[in-house]
Amino acid sequence: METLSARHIKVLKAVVEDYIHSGEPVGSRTLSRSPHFQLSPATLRNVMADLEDSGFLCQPHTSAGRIPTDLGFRYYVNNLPAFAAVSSEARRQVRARLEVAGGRLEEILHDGVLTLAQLTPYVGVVSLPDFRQMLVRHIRFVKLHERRILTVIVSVSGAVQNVLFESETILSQDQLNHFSNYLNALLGKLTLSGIKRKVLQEMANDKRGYDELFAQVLALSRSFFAQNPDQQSDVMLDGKLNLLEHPEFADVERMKEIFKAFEEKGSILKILDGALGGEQLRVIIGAESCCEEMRHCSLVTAEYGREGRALGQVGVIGPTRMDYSRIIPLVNYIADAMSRRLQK
Amino acid sequence: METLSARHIKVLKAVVEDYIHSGEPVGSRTLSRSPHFQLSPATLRNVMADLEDSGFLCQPHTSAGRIPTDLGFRYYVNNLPAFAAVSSEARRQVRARLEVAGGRLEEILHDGVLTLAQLTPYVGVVSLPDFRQMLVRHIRFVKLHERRILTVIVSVSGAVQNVLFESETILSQDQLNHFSNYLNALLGKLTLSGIKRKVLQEMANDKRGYDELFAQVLALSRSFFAQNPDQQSDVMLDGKLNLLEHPEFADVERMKEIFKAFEEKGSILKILDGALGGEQLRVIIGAESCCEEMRHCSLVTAEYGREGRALGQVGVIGPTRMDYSRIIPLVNYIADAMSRRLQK
DNA sequence: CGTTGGCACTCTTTGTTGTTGAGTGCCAAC
DNA sequence: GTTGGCACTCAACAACAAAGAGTGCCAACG
Repeated sequence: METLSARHIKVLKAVVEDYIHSGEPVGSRTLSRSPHFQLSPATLRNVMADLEDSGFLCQPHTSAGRIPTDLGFRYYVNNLPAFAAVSSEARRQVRARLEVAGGRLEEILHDGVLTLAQLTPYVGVVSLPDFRQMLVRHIRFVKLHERRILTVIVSVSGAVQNVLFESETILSQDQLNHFSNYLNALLGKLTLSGIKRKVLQEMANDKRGYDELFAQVLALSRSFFAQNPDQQSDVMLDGKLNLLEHPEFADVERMKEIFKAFEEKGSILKILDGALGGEQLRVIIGAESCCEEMRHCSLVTAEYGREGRALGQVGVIGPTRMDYSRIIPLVNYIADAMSRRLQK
Repeated sequence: METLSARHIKVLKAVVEDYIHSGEPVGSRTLSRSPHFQLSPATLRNVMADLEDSGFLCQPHTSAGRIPTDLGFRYYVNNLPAFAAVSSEARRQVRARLEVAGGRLEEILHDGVLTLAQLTPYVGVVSLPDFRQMLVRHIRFVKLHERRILTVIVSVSGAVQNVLFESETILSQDQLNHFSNYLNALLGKLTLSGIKRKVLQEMANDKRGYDELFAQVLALSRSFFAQNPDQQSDVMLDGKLNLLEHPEFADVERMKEIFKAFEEKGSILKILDGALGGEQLRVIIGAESCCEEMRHCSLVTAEYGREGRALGQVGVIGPTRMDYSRIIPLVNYIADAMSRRLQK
């Protein structure tokens, strides 16, 4: 990628912005009519041809205008940030939905994607934290029937998880309360996997007297972990229908493709959490996601978290022709609001 | 609707079945080639014209074959049940996924729709029971922080519900255990709404001594019910993508329409639970659902439940051109399997 | 009277063929 | 370096023709 002259950059920017707003390939004539250019179409054609050679623009076919390539959008996003301020309407909605008191983690995340889906014509998306990596605040066992036990796990960030399992022996609710208390005292700030390790370790160290209790705690945790494989980790989507309004998804085949990615979720999760702990805000354009089904989509995501600890990513999925200048600040704003609410 | 001759019925049946399998309008010529008819196209044309007059068939346009109307499908479903046995492959899958031990209600329902989505080219759907109407087996309060309390409610059928709320006063975990025990003893077989009534009533009757406790239980339940409006009741869908494979949804507009209904869920829930407690199995064809967006879809649903008590409906949504003879027994079979699993 | 073949008619589908218009690349001139 | 001119390309659209499937109606047949 050779270095671009100021004029090249100005033209690239104009093409990208025009295309973002019109959705149509933009030609030299349209561009020259813009008050920003005092140049003839012919001159602009030369510049655009250069930009095409460098890989920033392309033509859907000869005799159509140019549209930006992924690379063109990338250059635009990296270098030409004329970010729009978050609109007052958006602020109002965020205030109404996200700047309220507490709630379970899941509710907060849901409010986040919902807000994004309503404020943008794209899909709101959020990755749920991997439960096994979350710090546990509370564990409680509830006896349901005979050996059937319900475990309620609450993370420090307010995620609640219920797991049903069968214990090896029959225990009374009192015994279970006992275990709960024992574990909660032990807890400190541990992840689920940490707890498992700790229980095993305590048992090895400190055999005297507690044998019975330990054996049972161990048996409990064993059946618990056995019946609760790593599943978890998930994404939440909202506003899938928004995408249908965009001309680029009028084609049924393309639509099917992207909806398939939505249904499976796995690939989206991989994209989202792939770079968790990296930069605060990320823009992934088209093929950059390395996900075949998502090659016509862009993602704008930001980390949300609690006490400096990243929990997941929240953002939007839309066509590569996305209104980045508006969306990037908005996603940032909402991620912030979510993190603040999680703090409470 | 005049009465139909045996021949009329035979022709109607043939048209419906051919259309179900081909998806194309069926003409007199195609029909006469079938070994079941020794009649010439002309004769069949006469019969088909009669059926059109009676409203069982219609033509997309002149010079196309006939396709069944909603009424035609209705007659077919009501009177011509050559139900296919549930395939061994289907039985195998149901066994693998649904004839296992226990699980939370939500997991069971999820397994149900998943199985339907995999065994049919349609959308699996299930309505979650209205939590407020469910019999409660267990209530547990967990103190999270200061006045923040997590309530875990388990219904007899294994549904688990978590609600986070702020109590009016600060309570210790011991006090909360106390309340939990008190409520659980009170429980018997009550619904959530029943519990509320009962708490109020007990308080009125039996003031002596318990005043303090009652006041707090009442305050608790008041904040609980205040912060937990009737929301609940929901539907779960799986296999939406299956629909995209059907030619009738190749049109983007039509697709948008039906996906909109899926996203909102409310209308689907209304259709599903509208007739809860009616017949065991229901077939709703096209416009019969009285839901504008669903007029090109049919539903086949069956009740699932526990101990004779209907909890909700499970079934599939597909185009009106649905393979009823295979789907009806399958939905029945799966509803049964779910109910059996719930019993355990 | 039910059944059948014949026939004219309708209407979708498909393919062909211009025509239009937007946009390009290149070149010579300013 | 910039510009106007010009020939060229190509998608989109419309008009038209031909093919094919299917119909309704009618007269004739057993």
